[in-house]
Amino acid sequence: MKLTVRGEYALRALTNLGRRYGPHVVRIQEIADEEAIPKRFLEQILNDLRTGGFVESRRGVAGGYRLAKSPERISLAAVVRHIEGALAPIVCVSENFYEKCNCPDEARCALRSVMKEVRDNVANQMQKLTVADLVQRSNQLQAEPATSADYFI
Amino acid sequence: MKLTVRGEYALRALTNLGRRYGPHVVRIQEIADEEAIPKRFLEQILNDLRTGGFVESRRGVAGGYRLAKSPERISLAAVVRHIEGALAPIVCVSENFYEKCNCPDEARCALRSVMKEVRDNVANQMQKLTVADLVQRSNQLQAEPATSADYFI
DNA sequence: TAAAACTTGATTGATGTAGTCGGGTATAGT
DNA sequence: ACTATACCCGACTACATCAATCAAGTTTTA
Repeated sequence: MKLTVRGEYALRALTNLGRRYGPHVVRIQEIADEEAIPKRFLEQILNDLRTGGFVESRRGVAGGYRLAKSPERISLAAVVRHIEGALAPIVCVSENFYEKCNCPDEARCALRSVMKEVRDNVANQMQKLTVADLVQRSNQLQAEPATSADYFI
Repeated sequence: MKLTVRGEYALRALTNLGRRYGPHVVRIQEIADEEAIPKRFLEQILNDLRTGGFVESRRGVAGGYRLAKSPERISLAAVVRHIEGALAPIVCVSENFYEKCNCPDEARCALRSVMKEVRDNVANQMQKLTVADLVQRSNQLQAEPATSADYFI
């Protein structure tokens, strides 16, 4: 599993929305500023998250985004799958994005067999992790004393 | 961690050499035929594995490649790191290929903190797996009837 | 000495990534 | 109704990586 910048932004945006989870919506510009993400790029990503059912939007002057379900019901596995595709290190061991690989005999491919275990390991871990965990972790890290000179508001 | 075709070929070639581990050397063409890998591409990859210390070569007419150390001393983690780079899903949590990411405060980035755990999980698993495991698994799969792998739970 | 086989560097076509750009459409407030 | 604001949508671009391929070496054995 490789996380591109796109997926990283998606998870950071969801964490941001998770911290403010509630009935109100948040403007793209606001998220973009706080997370240091290019606004037009973030638009694209949030729109993608909307079609995936992770967030919902409201248009017009008082528009913005909010989570479509509670943070603990959004697993990192689901988000990454939607944004990036397969969790598996090779597509031929992917449950959701399987493609045939070019080894002579797939059923007897030792590498495939071993990589399937790595895939299961990662998938299990990512399935258990949710946006709620990211929010909680974020709060913990905020509460801790700042290390050295990197203070910010 | 994402495995490219290059990395897949590297591991398959090492498994092939692991199955015949001994003092003698194996021709590139032979490995290429058995593993269905383009010869010129495999040359490149084996050369790369040589500079990484995983295989050694003998030039000339009776030349070829063999493992530079015993199969159980070659971990998949080391091979993938050499061929593909970072095992980590994001470079900012990589032990060996660290690069700064663009989140506002890295020390307090919740995503980074969580992804570090995913990285450690994958790294530990890959560190324990060796070419010897691939060889053993390969032998097991060869011994089993072909259908058994397909109906595995 | 010739042929086999490894060695090295350059090149290429395809694909993916990280954005940017230019417009569209819905909606709250006046 | 008008308009400013903010989401919506598709096309486009510059750049990097990937999977090879090609050309031209060097080394070694028969």
